[in-house]
Amino acid sequence: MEVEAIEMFINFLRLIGLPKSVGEIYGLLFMAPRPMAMDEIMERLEISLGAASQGLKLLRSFGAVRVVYERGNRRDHYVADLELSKFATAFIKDELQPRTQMALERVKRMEEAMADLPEKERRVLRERLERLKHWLDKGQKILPWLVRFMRL
Amino acid sequence: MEVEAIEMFINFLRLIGLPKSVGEIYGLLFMAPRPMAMDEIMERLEISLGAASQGLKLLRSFGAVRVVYERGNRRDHYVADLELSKFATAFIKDELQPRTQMALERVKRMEEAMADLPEKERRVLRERLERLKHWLDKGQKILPWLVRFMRL
DNA sequence: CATTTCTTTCATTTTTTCTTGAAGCGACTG
DNA sequence: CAGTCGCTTCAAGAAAAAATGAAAGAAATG
Repeated sequence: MEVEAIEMFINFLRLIGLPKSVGEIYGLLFMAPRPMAMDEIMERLEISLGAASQGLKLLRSFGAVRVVYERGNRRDHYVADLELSKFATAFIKDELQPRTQMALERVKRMEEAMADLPEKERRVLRERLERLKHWLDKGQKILPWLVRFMRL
Repeated sequence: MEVEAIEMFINFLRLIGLPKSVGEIYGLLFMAPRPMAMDEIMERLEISLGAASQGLKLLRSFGAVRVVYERGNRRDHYVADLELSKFATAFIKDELQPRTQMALERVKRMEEAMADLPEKERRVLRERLERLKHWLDKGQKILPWLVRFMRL
């Protein structure tokens, strides 16, 4: 049951390059009926202190997990933020967009370097770079739209 | 120049979980003014026979690379298919869609298992599973649309 | 303000993923 | 058809990524 959810999140989050432990933590919190402290999480998942700490840090940075203060308790307690789009948004913002940006710069540089190339090759190459650029532009346009769409 | 393109593709393809060597091969072919044989590719990139063979096989399976026959030459020669959407499409079809499907099945199973749970927990959980399902449905709807969009 | 409690950080170890190259298969060649 | 060539496969090795846990850092407590 809980395991089922955990496996599911491991699977999805792995897809966007997150380690297993992060998927486990989020899955556990997603199913948890009440806030959990780090040591409960460690124990439940049988993961190390370091993995728990780092995983929670990362999830916090996405806004996928929030700290909830429990009075009379020194430990931080965590709850899952149910807005799943946060993962997709973080992926787009942290991975896709920077790479697209960087790729466009590369294309520009390549177009400049193209000058000293035999006419024939240059023609072929120009077409390819155009196509690449076109695709990157398209990507850049659709990404913000996608982000909005996912937030419903 | 060529290196620039290769690095770019390594970067992007790594994002969808493809190994470095695959990015290198595609990048090289993308910039190549004429079809290349496997041994030229190996030599140019300084990769092994195995990596070249496996990488090309994978790229062929995506349709990202095509074999071109050169008469009077026993070797297969490869050219890059410029339709970059093929990577995204393959990623969606091979990774995203199956996982979404599987996740929906998991949710169904979880909903059934929910029956024997204390009332209070059940209420909280039901809401979460609803949300999850909603998100998965949304994903399933947008994916085919995305595939079409990318093909222009 | 010393002590205890909890968290973060990071060098090391473990696990996973990728690459290598030798063995083997089939197809062309002379 | 024997020989060569080109390619695929896969066990072993190398490289990269993730997990561990001890040490150090904050923050609350008494």
